[in-house]
Amino acid sequence: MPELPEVQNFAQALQINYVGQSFTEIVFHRENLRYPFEKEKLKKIFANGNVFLKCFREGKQLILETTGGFVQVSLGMTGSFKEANKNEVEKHQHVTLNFKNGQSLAFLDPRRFGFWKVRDSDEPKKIICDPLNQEDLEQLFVSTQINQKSCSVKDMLMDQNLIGGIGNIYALEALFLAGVSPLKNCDQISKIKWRKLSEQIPSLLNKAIEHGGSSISTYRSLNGEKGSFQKLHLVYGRENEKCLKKKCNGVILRVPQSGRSSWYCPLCQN
DNA sequence: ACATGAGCCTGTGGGC
DNA sequence: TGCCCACAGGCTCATG
Repeated sequence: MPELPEVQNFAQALQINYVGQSFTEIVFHRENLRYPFEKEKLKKIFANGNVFLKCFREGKQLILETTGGFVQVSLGMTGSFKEANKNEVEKHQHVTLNFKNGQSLAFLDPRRFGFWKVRDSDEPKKIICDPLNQEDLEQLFVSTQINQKSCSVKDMLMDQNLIGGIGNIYALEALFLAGVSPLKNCDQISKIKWRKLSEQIPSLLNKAIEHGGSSISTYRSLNGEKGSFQKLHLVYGRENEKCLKKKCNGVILRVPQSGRSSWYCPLCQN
């Protein structure tokens, strides 16, 4: 559920509210999330006196930089940050970061699909296309690596090795806006449609960021607010409802695709 | 080399 | 009202 807009919102919120502060300690409330915590390494990164230098997004990952090193936080499906309540540890609160100024930041993740991974600062970053950058997308989509690919356009959009940050919801919304069927193979898509996709993706994601992200059920921003973008979904989750494109009489279909659901209008997406 | 599918998890909601 | 089960989907690894 956290896709690029949700992760972006957390990165901004942490940057504004916590960067510049000194840590006192990191506290673990269990031994693992998706993987066991690298406790000793993490304790060094968030050791007493270390300073929170920076927080930014890389694809769907959050990168936390302190004077002690780098940590990659993956939110998985249900990961989130919020100001911790000093008097109690919440049910799904797995990590707490304490600060010298008395602030306290909790990491929650009910389904525990997320993970914290220590990253060496000199580790080369994977080169991925930024979906907020229209020129990046245009370049990617004209490459033979993409437009001669035999997989579906939806699977391609969600491939994190190619584009960093698009998941099921925004892939389907972008395909709807561009009038492209999610089932279509990459090698069957016209130049005009590629162009439309590269235009729609950044504008869609920026709009979602402005609205605080999508919320299927449990997404909350740092201050506990639900995002409102889910109200603006045009196809996602709208099985059997009318297509919202003007002059289109189609009805939204749901089909299984690569182990998850795809929604699309069979009339205006082709 | 690539593509596909299982598995990890729990909260939610529809159906009976 | 309450129980059951399908489903949600990011990411990695095993298999075809």
